[in-house]
Amino acid sequence: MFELLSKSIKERVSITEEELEFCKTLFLPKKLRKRQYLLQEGDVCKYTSFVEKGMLRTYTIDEKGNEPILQFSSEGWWIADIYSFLTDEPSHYNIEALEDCELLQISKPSWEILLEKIPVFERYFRILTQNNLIATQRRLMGSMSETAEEKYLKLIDNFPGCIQRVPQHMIASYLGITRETLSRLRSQLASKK
Amino acid sequence: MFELLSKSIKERVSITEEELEFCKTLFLPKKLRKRQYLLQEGDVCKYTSFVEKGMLRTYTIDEKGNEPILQFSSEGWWIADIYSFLTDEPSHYNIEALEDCELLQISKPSWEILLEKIPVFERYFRILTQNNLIATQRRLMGSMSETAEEKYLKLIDNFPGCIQRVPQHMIASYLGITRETLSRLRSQLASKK
DNA sequence: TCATATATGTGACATAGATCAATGTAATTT
DNA sequence: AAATTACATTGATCTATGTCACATATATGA
Repeated sequence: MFELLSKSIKERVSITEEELEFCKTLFLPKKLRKRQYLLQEGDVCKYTSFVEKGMLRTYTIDEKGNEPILQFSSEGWWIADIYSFLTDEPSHYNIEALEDCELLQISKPSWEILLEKIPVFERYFRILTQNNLIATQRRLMGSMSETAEEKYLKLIDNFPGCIQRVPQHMIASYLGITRETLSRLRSQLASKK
Repeated sequence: MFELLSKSIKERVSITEEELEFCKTLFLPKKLRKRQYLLQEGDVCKYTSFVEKGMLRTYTIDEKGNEPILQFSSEGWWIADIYSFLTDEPSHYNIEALEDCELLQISKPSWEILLEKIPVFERYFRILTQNNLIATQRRLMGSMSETAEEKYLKLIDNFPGCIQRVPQHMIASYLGITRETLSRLRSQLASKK
């Protein structure tokens, strides 16, 4: 149940077995069926969750009806609206299970206890957040200067698994293009080579 | 000399005066003239820097000759290519002073000492990185779904100072649009109201 | 103070990608 | 197995923004 989480922690910081055991007591397991929501726009994000199994998407809906996707999260990744989680403000994001999921959730009070009692978790979350920031910065720069085709090819490179597990129109929403454009793009690529 | 940095730290974490004094010993002051580079593509980012005075931009140059800007950094902000800083890989970014600047730099070895001797700095950098991530995520979502006009108006809202201090074509590069589009946009807005 | 570089504005035209609409195809649900 | 819903493809057209070219400010440094 905690295999992936333990691995994620041990890969990044040194921690004793007792600390790890204490840490585990702060999490609640949570199962979601496909299409269930972990968070809906307007609600406060009460938990940050670690994905042990399954795949989710974080997205918004804007006035024009676009649904840009901020992120896909599969096994081994954390998921939350950190702004809402940290500030207790209502979230602008939706988080939806794309497959049946098994999560480990930690509430904000428990998270604060964790940081206080085992300060090495400050380091763990600092490292995770840094890596997330680096990836998000890259995506932002790409989103400003790359063509639809370049973005798609890069995604295939970076997350080959994603293409298999996620419906095509969501890939399009992640890339910031329409499903029609992605469909045409793919048939071009297929005929080219 | 350390006014802003001390303020930035004290606002986010609790720290003793001795700790703060020790911290100060790890920084090197650095002055840059307008147009000087703090980092050039291909070099390893050896320092992370705190801006006491002035304004800088972080940008890349892609094959098509675009120069998308990742970020403007003025007083009170940190600046570095964190990927290069953390991995010692050559950077893909350029960091250029847009005004005469006064910085406080910390090298990676000193930064590691800082984190080790005063663990509360893990927390400080975790918080900074989280806030940066939240802002970058918002910009990414906007970049995928907003029009040029929406992006520009939002920027005015979020960084009114920026518009005054930064040439217009760089604002355009930050928004991911051409200088011509921004120029037309502005004259429309001006005539509208 | 001139001379050169840097920055902005505007017109004519091109284009990547969006939009709208229709059709086909696979998955789920009953 | 039929019915419903979700997903993908393809064509015709539209549009926001890019590109290119040139004119005009405005800085800046000798």
